[in-house]
Amino acid sequence: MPELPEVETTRRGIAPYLEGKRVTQLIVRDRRLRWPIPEDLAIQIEDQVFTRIDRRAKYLLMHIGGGVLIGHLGMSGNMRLVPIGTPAAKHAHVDIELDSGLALRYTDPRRFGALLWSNDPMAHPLLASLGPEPLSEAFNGELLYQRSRGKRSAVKPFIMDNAVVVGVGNIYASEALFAAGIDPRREAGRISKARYVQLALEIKRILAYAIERGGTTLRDFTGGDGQPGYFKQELFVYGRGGELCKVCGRTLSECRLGQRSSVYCSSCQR
DNA sequence: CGCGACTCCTGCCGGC
DNA sequence: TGCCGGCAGGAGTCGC
Repeated sequence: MPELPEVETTRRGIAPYLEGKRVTQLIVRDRRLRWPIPEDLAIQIEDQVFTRIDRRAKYLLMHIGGGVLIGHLGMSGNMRLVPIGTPAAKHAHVDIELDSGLALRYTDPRRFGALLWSNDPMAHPLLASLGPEPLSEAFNGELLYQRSRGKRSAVKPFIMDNAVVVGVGNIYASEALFAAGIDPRREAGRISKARYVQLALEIKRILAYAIERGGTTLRDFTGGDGQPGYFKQELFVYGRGGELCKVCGRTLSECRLGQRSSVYCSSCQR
């Protein structure tokens, strides 16, 4: 479910309902996420006020009290606001009840996500060595070109490496490579600067468009306001192995790169 | 040290 | 209809 546009859509959806609100109670039904939810989290956030909701890569940074609640949605997580007292469905692991009468509910069937606490999130090991944000000026074709020199791995896992650029997951990596006409299997270190300039532009364009549309709806993703976004029908290659290329009409190929399924058009992408 | 493989977990889908 | 294997939007960690 969550790639960067989904996380940003979540941030925009929840921020207005958190900022300025006081936490009345933390309810943890299951602590077992990717890492256990810290035992002292209630002490850190109860009776404190959320001041600002930021995002770094796919991490939500919820400033409150003397630090930051770090949230990650993993593969299957979501955060929604519900009225306090709404019965907890299966996998609704955490409620953060607010003095507004609403609660921020964290639901995550696969429990690959995380809720952590830090006094200094940028120094946190999970955040300290992340690459630039894809929509920032720091990310561009020159950076991809420089960072790729000498790399033997395929270009698709290269652009999905969070140390290179954050927030490019399997869907948008696949779509950006199609848009740039680059075969995802091509060796990262042997791609020209000109092609990386185009690839960076396509990554920015596609991510910005997906954010504008409110994230991809693959199964049941909706933002904080419950509006579904960017539909599967708009994707050119992701999830379309064996179907016909929307541009040239040939059958789309599929392979695995870095243990992730990768669909591409062997005619449009070289 | 770079890179690929493995791992965590539940749900869902297709095939038999 | 039911069971089983495989795969799924992430990403840290391990081992070669």
